[in-house]
Amino acid sequence: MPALSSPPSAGEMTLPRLLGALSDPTRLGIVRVLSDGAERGWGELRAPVAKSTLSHHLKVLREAGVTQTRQEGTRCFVTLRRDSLEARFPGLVPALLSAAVADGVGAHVTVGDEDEDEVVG
Amino acid sequence: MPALSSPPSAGEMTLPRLLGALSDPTRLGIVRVLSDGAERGWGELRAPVAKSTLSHHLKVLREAGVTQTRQEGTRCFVTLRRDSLEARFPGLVPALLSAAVADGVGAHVTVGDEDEDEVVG
DNA sequence: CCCTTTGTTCGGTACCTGGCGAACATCAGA
DNA sequence: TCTGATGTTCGCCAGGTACCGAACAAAGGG
Repeated sequence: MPALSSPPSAGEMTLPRLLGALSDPTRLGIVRVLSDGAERGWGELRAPVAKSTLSHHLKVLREAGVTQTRQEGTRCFVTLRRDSLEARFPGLVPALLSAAVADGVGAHVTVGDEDEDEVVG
Repeated sequence: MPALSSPPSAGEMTLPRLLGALSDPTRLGIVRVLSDGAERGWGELRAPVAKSTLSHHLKVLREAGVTQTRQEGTRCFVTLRRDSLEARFPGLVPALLSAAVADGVGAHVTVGDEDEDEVVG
């Protein structure tokens, strides 16, 4: 795939941008999935949107400084940039995550095995 | 002026809505101004936008459950709904406010005396 | 009863956002 | 080298947002 056009760039981490990035339920869900600090494969993410849309969401998160993407061959692996976030906005992301979990926001985003289709039922 | 069309309605307080409301620098500035808990007069708010735009921002904040507006005669007074926010999203708003202050976001919104025009530096 | 004040609403504009499918670029494998 | 897998990018569309000035509604003051 084409090279990632937008490197994370720490200087671009502004509060309005972060909040804008996290004001979408699907993106909040992605952050929830990544919140345990583990690296997740792109194809492992399960969200009820088209591939292009998911790519878009991941780009927004990346450009807001929320996530970091590593490329390995033809695959991508995503991680939450917890340290940078905590350094720049202390306590914000944890509070955000507990609120999201408590409210059930973003629960439609999950992780699944690579070649596994949408779970029905 | 017309009656407030949209009462605060506690059930409408969702996380994405809150984040969307606070993803705008001007609205973050309004929240900063109100963050000391004091009630502020509408006309006391100083923001570099038109009256109609300021009204719009206050409406967004009100509908997101962030603020409360009281009408007294022909004037309005605005307060931050700190308790409801803290109850529903513990620690979130304080973290948000410290981050905003640290980053200087929303500093263009201030309070001034009633009949005082734009302060020109 | 008019007229001012105060904030809301309306109409309009320009831009941004989320959604999709299709096309593309890149890497790995046959 | 051709083929498949993997994400990204490209239109495109529908809807939302920020912004303004102007028109409006409501309450008070002359």
